[in-house]
Amino acid sequence: MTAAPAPAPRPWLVVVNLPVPAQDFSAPHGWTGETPVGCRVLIPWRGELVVGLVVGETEPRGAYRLREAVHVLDTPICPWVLPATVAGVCAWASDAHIPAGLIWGDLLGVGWTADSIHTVRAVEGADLSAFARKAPTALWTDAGAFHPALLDAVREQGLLEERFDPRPRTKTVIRARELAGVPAAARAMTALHAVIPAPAPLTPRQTHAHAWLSDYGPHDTLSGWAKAAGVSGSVVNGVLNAGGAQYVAELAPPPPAWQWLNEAGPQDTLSGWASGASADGVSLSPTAAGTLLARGWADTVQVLAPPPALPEAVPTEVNGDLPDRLPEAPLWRLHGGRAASRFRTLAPRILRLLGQGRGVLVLAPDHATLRRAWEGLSGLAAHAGTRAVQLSGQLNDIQRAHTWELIRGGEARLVIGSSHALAAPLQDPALIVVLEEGSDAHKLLSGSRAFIPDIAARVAAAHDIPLAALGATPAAESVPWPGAVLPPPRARVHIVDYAAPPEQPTLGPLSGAHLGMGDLGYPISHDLARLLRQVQERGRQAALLAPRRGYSALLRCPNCEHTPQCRNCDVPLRFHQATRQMTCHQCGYHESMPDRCDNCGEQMWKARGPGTEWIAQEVGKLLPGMPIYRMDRDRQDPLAPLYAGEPGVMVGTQLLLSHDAPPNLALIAITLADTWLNVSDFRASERYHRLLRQLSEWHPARAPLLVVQTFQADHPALTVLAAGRDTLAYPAAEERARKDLGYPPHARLAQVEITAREALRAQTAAQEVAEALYAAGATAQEVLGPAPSPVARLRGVYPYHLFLRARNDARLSELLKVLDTRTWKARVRVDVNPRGGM
DNA sequence: AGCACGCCGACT
DNA sequence: GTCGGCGTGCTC
Repeated sequence: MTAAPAPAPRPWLVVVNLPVPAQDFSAPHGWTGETPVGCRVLIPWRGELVVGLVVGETEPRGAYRLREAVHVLDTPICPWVLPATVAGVCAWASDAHIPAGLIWGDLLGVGWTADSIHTVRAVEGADLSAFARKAPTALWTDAGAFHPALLDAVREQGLLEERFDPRPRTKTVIRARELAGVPAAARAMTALHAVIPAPAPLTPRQTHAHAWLSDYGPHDTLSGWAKAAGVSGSVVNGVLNAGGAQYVAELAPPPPAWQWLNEAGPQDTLSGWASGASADGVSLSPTAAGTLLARGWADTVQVLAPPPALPEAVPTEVNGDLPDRLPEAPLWRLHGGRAASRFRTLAPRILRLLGQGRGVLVLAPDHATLRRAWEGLSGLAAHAGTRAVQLSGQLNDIQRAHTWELIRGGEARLVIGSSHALAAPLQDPALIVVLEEGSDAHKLLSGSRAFIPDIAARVAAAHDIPLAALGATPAAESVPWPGAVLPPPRARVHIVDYAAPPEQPTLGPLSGAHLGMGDLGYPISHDLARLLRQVQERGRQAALLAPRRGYSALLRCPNCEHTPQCRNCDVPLRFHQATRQMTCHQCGYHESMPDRCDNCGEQMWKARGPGTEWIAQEVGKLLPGMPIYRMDRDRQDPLAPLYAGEPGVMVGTQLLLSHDAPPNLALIAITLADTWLNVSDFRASERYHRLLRQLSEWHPARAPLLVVQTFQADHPALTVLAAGRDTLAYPAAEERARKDLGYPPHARLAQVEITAREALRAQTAAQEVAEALYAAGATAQEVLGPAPSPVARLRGVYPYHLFLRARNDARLSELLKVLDTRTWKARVRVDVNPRGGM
């Protein structure tokens, strides 16, 4: 009878926090179980131990001798990331041809360092002294005592035994010592005591001093005694010499600072002790506290650190009978209304799922949306007997790690967060909600360039749970999903049409167009100026949205039309009046404002394209005495007076929307809407419409008048709002238009970016990539370009762009595979589902 | 990402 | 001669 040959153990696929694909490792020595997908492991990496995440297993490869994983940090019963989440994220990474480590580095903000006590010893009978003078012996020793490269060499020989024990989370505090424990030296003091009777006769003054000491003593110094007794120093000296007083060693009473510490309890720092004591009237400097510590009045001890403070849930009233009218489908949506009404509509569904003991994940694109979601939803958890946690970059490492453990342990089942929350190990998840699914802020700008809703959809599918989109207005991509729609908030819109001829009869057929915006008032139209004056007269508040920060989009020579350009990028430099600087908003390059035109020597400049500085200046001229608050990347004025209800005008960029609307807001104006439309991007009008909807729901109760100054007054993204059409009117039309144009959701796009320091090299490589794609069967419909990027030179490099347009994810993945077939002579990067700039 | 390696032009 | 810029390859 022959035993079936044991199948060769399958190597594990492990990702590290580096932009490289998953690597193969064999299981740790003696590992018997299944591959622990979703668990963290310690692996040898370039001579050191690093943390990796097990994402799967692979085929054994013959020739290559794999390194063994050293230690598994989590148990498969309680993994760091749920295996289904691992599967969903890896499926996205594989289709997008993004190295797995890149996306995991973006999604896991916590857990990449192992906090263990690492001890090592030589395996029994091994003599490691040949490796190095200082090598592990048969005794367990802290691994820090040896060079990592030495340990790695010994480990590779299989001669090292290692132990990893969890390190208790402690902190050091300063604690008052028990009086009995204070060293005698610290308490030793000598005091002058009267000797009674005096052994020798004393002079009258000496007798007086002696009597004083016996009545009011003891005293610690001679001079102090003399002063207190009202005699000169020589008198008390005489008493001492005559034997009428003597120094006696005794225990000093504990100093007041010790008493304070004993009563107030342990302190984190010396200065904390000093300031705490001083606040209670016990004078103590940090140096003096240090001296007391050194003398032994206090000692430092390790105590278990308390859990870090986490954001507190906002209590919510719950109407238990509220019906759940939301769809039951793998993908569904809820749009319209205001943020608060959307969350109220969603509440019954969340309560039901939490009530079943399951988990819900809510993903927000930005801080402002996260804050509103926290206010609207976090209170639900308490009604379902669980806890809500926030998980975003705003938390520090300790808070994030603690939050992760609360989720992993099943204590928190409602998670509201950013991209850092997507892989959170919610036990038994039931629903993923993506807020404002069309927001560009879901796009990670670095690393993987992932669009979070795309990965969220993959993760939801892997868990076989629904994905819901929730926002002011749907993205064209989610229009076809089954959904619920709330009526949009009332929008009062006044459009200033810069393209229309003036209402008054004009002199000739050309003059209307010619006069145009000059006649209507620019950059603040006469209509807007009149409304702003009303706001000031009535003591109300207004917000003006300018298209850019700084003073102007560019400076132009009135004589030769020359415009100062960035040295690194092919864009005009923005003018900032406050600093008199010319700044590139692409790369940050800046120089001082030139005195004269480089080209013709002209000394005057003409500013074009108003920014926040310019608009703020115009408002200042228009409304003398009205407070103006600026809000952009360059300057954020404190808004407290506005929130207290005082009159004022906010002037800012889109950054305005990340703050709450002030209470008396009566007017919102977009000074030039066309900036949102004059972008060569098929999503520009959707973005513009979303901005308008977000502005009209910005104030939680009121409907401030929305003034839009534009050359495209009849753009449907705007007119549907003015006409009071329903939430879906514009997005549905946009979705139909996308179908005709072959854009998402009716196609999947990827941008291939090819960059090199020399334009020619980038261009040649781009051409080669395109040819390789055609050779692999791509059609002219599927490959667009290559073309130089819209900004032909960026930060000194020349990007070339190639667009891939495929009918679905599978075909896109097929096309992207071609990029891996060989290496290119320039840097090639893929951006799946690109946003902004096409 | 980092980091080592190797190639080529600019200098003591 | 070698110093240092920069492109290329590698991490199991």
